[in-house]
Amino acid sequence: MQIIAKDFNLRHTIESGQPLTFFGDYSFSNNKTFLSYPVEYGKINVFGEQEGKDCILSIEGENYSKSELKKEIEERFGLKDNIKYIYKNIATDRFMEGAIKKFYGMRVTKNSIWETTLSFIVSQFNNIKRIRRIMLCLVERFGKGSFPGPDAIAGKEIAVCGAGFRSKYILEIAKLYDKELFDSYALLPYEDAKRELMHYKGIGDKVADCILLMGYKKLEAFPIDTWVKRVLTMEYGLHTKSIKKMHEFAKNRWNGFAGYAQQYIFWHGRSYLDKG
DNA sequence: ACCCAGGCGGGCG
DNA sequence: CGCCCGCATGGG
Repeated sequence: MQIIAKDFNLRHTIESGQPLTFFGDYSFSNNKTFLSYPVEYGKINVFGEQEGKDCILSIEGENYSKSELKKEIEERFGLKDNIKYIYKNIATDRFMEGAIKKFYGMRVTKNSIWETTLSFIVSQFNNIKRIRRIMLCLVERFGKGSFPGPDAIAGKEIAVCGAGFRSKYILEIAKLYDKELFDSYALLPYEDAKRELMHYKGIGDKVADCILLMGYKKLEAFPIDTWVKRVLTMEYGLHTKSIKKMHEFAKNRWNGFAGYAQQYIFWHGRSYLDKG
């Protein structure tokens, strides 16, 4: 099946440190991108051919009807997000304009709530390469090629995947995870959903915001990590160590699209403050 | 050898 | 509330 996705860049989207980068297989060459990611039953393969601002997607997925597959892709990659409207609302300074120009078409993805929860518990105090290695191990060892559900992980000997101190958080959330309950958080306002998530060990302020942004697709969520802190200080002149003040700043400046702003701050800031 | 990583929990003042 | 520390392990 084919979809022509306007103002969408598959490569930027999957390279930008979002869950698909953690557990999907991908490769790039020139303007072509390939991605294969595990779903509950089997895999979905996506071929993307970039033509300027647009991307021609060819998609394969066993056990999916054509309409189901289309819906999965549109939701997973945020193709229904009104990206031009979002850009218009957040591109109010040079830094953000530059970030959008450089990574035009990068979307905030929406992965399953469980995938996102597990991914970002693994992400804490960690680096992207190792996050990926750990996630791939969990998928291979416990998911048999598909993404492992909570039951496939709970009570298992997961130390082999090298998650270190995060293993105890993984095992606990796998044991406690109640799909209906977590699904119901989607109905709560952002602040309330965040408070609920933070009751679980291993989910703090930043991980909760990541889950809310990339699992629940609550676009007002603003995950604050080391890179975001650096950019807020160096580019936005916000000299504070208070996470609370940073959230207030983001809310006032980007309002309901702080999550999109954050994804561009994170990825652009990381690539140019770091060196690459 | 050394420092850092898309932080968090727990303890303290 | 703010601050400080330890944390498992691998990448650079």
